[in-house]
Amino acid sequence: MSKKKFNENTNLNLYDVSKDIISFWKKNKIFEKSIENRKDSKVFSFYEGPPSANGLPGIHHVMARTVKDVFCRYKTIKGFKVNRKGGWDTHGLPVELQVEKTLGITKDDIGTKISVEDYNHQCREAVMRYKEKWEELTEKIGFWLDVDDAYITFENNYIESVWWSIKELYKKGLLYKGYTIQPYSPAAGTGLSSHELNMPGAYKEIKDTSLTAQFQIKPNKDSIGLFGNDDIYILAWTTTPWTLPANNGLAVGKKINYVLVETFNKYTKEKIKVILAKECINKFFSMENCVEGEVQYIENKLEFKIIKEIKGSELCGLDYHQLLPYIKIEKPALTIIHADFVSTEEGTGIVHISLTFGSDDFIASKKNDMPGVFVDDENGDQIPIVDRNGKFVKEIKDFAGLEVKNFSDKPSDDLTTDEKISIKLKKENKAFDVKKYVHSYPHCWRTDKPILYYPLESWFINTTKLKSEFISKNKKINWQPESTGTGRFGNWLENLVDWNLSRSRYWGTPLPIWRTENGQEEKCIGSINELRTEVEKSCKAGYMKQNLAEDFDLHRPYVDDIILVSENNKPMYREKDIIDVWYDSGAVPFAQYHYPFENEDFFKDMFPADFIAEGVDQTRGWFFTLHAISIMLFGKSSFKNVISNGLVLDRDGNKMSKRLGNAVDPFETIKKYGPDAARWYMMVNSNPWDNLKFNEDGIAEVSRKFFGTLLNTYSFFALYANIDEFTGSESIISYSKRTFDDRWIISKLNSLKNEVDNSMERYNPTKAARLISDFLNDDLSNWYVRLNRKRFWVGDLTEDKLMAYQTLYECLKTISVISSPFIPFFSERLYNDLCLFSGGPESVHLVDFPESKLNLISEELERKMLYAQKISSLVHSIRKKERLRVRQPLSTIIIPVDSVKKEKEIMAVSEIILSEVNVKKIKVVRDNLNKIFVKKVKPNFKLLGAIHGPNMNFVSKKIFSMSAEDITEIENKGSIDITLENGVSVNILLEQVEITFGDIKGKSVATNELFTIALDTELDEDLLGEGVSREFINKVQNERKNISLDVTDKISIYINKSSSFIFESLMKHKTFICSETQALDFRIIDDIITSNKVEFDLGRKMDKDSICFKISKS
RNA sequence: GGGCUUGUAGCUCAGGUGGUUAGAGCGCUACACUGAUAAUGUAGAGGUCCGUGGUUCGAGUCCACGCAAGCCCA
Repeated sequence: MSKKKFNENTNLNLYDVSKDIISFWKKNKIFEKSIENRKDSKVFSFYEGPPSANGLPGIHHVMARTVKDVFCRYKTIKGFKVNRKGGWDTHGLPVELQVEKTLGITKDDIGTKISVEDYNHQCREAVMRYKEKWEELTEKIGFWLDVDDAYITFENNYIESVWWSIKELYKKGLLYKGYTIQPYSPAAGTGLSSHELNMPGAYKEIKDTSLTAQFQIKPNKDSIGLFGNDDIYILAWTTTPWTLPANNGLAVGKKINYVLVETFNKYTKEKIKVILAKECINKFFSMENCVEGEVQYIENKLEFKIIKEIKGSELCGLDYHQLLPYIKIEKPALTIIHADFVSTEEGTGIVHISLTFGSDDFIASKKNDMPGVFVDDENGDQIPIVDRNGKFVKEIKDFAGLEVKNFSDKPSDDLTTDEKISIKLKKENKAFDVKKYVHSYPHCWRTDKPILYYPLESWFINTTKLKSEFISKNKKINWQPESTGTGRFGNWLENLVDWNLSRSRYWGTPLPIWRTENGQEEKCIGSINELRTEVEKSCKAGYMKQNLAEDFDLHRPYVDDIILVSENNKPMYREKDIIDVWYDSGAVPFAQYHYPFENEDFFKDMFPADFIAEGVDQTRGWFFTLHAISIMLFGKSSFKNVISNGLVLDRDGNKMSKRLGNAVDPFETIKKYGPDAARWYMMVNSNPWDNLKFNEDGIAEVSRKFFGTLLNTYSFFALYANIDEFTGSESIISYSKRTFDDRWIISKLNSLKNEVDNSMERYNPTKAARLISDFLNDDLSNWYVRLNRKRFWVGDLTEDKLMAYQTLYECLKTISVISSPFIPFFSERLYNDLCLFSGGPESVHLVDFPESKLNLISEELERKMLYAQKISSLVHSIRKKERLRVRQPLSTIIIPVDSVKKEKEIMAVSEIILSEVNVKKIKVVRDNLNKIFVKKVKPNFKLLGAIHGPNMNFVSKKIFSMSAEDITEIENKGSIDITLENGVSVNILLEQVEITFGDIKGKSVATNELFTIALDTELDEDLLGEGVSREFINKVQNERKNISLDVTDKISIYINKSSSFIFESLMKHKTFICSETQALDFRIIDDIITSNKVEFDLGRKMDKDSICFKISKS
């Protein structure tokens, strides 16, 4: 026999454990083996959503990375090969802003104070600043990820794959150059980003001219049906009258109520009929001027009459005459449409739409296919009616050349453009109301001049074309939680607009499109080789001096210097934009492997991903771009299962931020509690998709509750296994030979394996973790071990003892494996400690997930044990009420039952109950119960409610008040007739009620949802005597401990001779006492003078008494 | 402003298809146990199930409107 021993070190420092295990993994290349060992297995494909290393990782990254790791580890032990390539997201605005802040520059300084080259160099450095910290966290929390071979989005290989994909989309005709409405500063001649608009001071209070215009409805069948043949004007309000020449539609709300009103135009004094929202009447009229009869024109008093009400939905589809017909516009422009953003809070409840000058307007127009108002420029390109200097084009004859707002510093005491337009409309009976209006309006932070919302050229992906495919393919994705897929993501897809790819920035993947100056010829480049070939041609044409260097950087400014040559020998320049950084990350499925230039087979194995996980804030970010790009390129989404995890908030539910000082440092947390405790807490506390209120106390709690118990249970095992030299490699005793308790816990264990597996398959880690925790605490530790303690320490290694060891050993080993995805370090330690003598894989992460043996699961066994637990609990409860300590044996438990089956099942566990609660026998009774129990009856609401409906109240009242005789009658006859308070007579069947036992006679009765029991609390001398002996044993055991005896030491017991009841009792139970206390002899002497005086309180029958004893090691 | 999620005991969370005493763990209090002992058992206190209306014989659960918190998008 080996001298080796199970590890008995019970020091629970999970951080130290993790450090040991990390070096064990490294030394033995366990991570590598976990993949290599599965070389020929089916692939479980996982994509890492790349973080950006320009900031430090936070505690929420522990959450996100744990979710990923749990499933990768689980799938590994389920027999899959799980490659996990790491990655870094490196481009984008946050990086640029950080660099600008560090250098103290603005975007304007790029190209002047700092070269684009230097700037991009700075970005490249900044974005990897905290790479080491990230790698450290990844290792410390046990997230197995291949960081050495991580993909980096700024590398040429990655960019080349992205370029390839863009060219694919280009070839499919999904790429186009178009307009989008963006904040634009005519004074500065540049577009502004939304973050520039959010700079302090950008919004200013200004006074503008607001105008309510009258749009005349074009009569057609529908309008005549609604209004007859009269001239009808629809009123729309705007704070930007200069946009009216570009009006291309009017929007109403479908559900809003509108009214047709007869009144006068106060400027022309003409009688008119107008439409506006009912709720907006009081903005234009005083209710006292509402008349029933004919409206009269009275100076300074605008009379009106409501003719009829119309729903917004009825107005949709009507046409109207162009208000300022400078430029012809095609149908279906100049139509009334529905738009969600219409409200009645301001204006008339009808919104003037101008595709070219409003973002909402643009989207609403596109949705309804309404063309906008454009003119042709000298190149024949379409441009809006206001030029880039903010001036009207020549086609707007009356106002040509006027600035639509004051963008230059010229002092102007003249009328504003808005006022000039208002005057024209007033004269033409087209203005219903003109007012001054104060509102807050964004200004350019550099020039202090107002901005316009203006169409700027951008490159788009025509995602709306594939909208229905995006939607149908989303339905096949398993979203966890489901609501993110149907709700947030589903709605997003329903309201999809084309994807604006362009960003006018510097640090990003350049758009690989070159154009001739007139825009008539263009080339999209899909690879570095293609670019070289094109440059070669350009060299021949004389536009380039030499071809690209071997290590040519695909970023700006270098790509901007490349001039290509067109088919017609014209020079072509790159479109200056870089692409949306979200495209980079959406390209992960292929770009991480440099597909299609390399790794074609590998890519095919790994596409689509079986599993991804990321924060719910990525819904419109990564989740969308992954979905969209893959569908456009490959016709299917790139992920099958996805967990969108929630946020990590502070303990009070506030967002964590550095500013508030409530951010939690993940490194400190790990050091304090260990990575396993942090991981376990995050998984077990709440579903990953719910927000987590992070509270350190919670980690401390799981440390105690879960890890403490697990370690305790293990060290209990180790202590005795070492004494008995149990190794775990003994030949297995068949389950059929095992004790009831053994078979029960084995049944529970197999149920557990099954349920954990099911929960994990359904991507429900919290459910799985809670199942493991409940099994460990309730079933294994608090019941099996507690009840079977003695088997481990009594006598030699008998078969019974061996069975106990084997049972407990199997439970612990199984827990180590099934919990290993969650707590990779502690489970590794536990597994390796348990496998000290037996063979098997060198790491728990190389073991297969144990299969549930269904033939070992017995519902009957589990039910019986449940009975034992419930009945024991009731007896304890009565003992507590009656102040009867467990050491005092009692005679009888009386349990009423309603079936033979139940009786048998209770009796099958009677031994367990009796020893657990120290009672002599169980009496199951089926008749003549009324002496002890009172029967109670309760209606079955579900059954009776369905039959009696509104009478249910009467029925239930009557049933609750049934007498004992009534209950007997229904039991005997199977039904009873009752008369309700309202006189109706009904027949109640036995199966429509539940008969239970109430606890009336005496207080030594207790009841729960399964049983009602009574306890005979009478004590005779035998019982008392045994109680005395047990009390004595207890005192001896305490004394053994006091004098620090070892658990295996044998003793002698000495007591004073006396003639008391106590002495008699001890003598009677001498043998029992000796065996319980490992005493070799029990001697009676006369002269013990020690402090070991035992006082016995014998309760009602005897007076207090005492006896002196001592023990010695023999 | 729009979409989505969450709201149950002091704290963290369970509560298929509506059914009458709303549960667990932690914490707290009391008692017990003492060969797992920095462990364990039993019991007790503790609830306006976010609010208001509605549907229904019956609502924590279904519907509507709100409130609060959070995320995403304008």
